[in-house]
Amino acid sequence: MLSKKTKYGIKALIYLAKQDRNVPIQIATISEIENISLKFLESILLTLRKSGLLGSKKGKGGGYYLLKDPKEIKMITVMRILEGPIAMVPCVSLNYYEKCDDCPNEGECAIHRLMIQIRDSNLKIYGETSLADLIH
Amino acid sequence: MLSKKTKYGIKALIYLAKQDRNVPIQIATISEIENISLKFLESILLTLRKSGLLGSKKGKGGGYYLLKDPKEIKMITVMRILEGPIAMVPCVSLNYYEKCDDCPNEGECAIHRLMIQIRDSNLKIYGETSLADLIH
DNA sequence: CCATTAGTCTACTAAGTCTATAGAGTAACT
DNA sequence: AGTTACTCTATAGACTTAGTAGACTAATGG
Repeated sequence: MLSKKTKYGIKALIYLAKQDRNVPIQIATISEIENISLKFLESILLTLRKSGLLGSKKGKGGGYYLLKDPKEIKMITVMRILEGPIAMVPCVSLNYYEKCDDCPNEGECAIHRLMIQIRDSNLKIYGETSLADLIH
Repeated sequence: MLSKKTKYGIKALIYLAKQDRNVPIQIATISEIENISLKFLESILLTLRKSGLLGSKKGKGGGYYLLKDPKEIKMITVMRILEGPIAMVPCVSLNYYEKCDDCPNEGECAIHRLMIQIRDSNLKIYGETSLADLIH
């Protein structure tokens, strides 16, 4: 299941992508329009800022804005930041690889092979889809 | 993430698929060989039996056995029983559809469209892979 | 028909994650 | 100086996951 964090994060990114990139948008605005708890959204946008997707400006006229062109922001990046590894099992994760403690031989593990297929197909979709693609 | 329940369940099914279908295998045997907590495996196999994948026999010489040929058991069936819906969002689930409470218009929801793609590609893989395929 | 074997079923608990909230702090603008 | 708006830490309630305990039931063999 997709977490609300990810869902809200993507909605916020889409909202920002529709705006003029030079004008910061306040958290409260996104919160109201997208129907997301203000405080929850705060922490999500902070995560996205720390990951380099968003920039922020404090004080009056402040808010969040995209740092890159929506075409340059791939969903694979967004998913990894918000949802974590794409792989369903740590032993097939490219970025967070971990050996399964219950699996003696990875090369012979049927689940391993199946989950590599799933990972690759999802990786392809998320890698080919940009934020800009989601808007149209 | 794939739950341990699903992982253990698939391992047990694979183990059973390798055996003679007419000879019941005891839970304890699978538990030891596959390194799975006995009581946990008990409940998993019970689920698989209630879903019609496994048959069981009580008493001496009893145990679990596959009801169908491994070629006939598709991973889509197994995943749905053990892991639940394939879809990452209820609003794109074929079997457990639910409207998102925060989404005013499904047709215009970008997340909806993206998640349909993910669902379909996973559906394809799970639907084309049988238990027999996992063994080889 | 009784002892043994092995699956069935209900209940419970510990740990972890998810969602959300509260509140104090900091930077920027007018 | 005052207001606006992001920053950061801490916390709490609900829910899920993984695993445990124990009593019960059905089948088999002697």
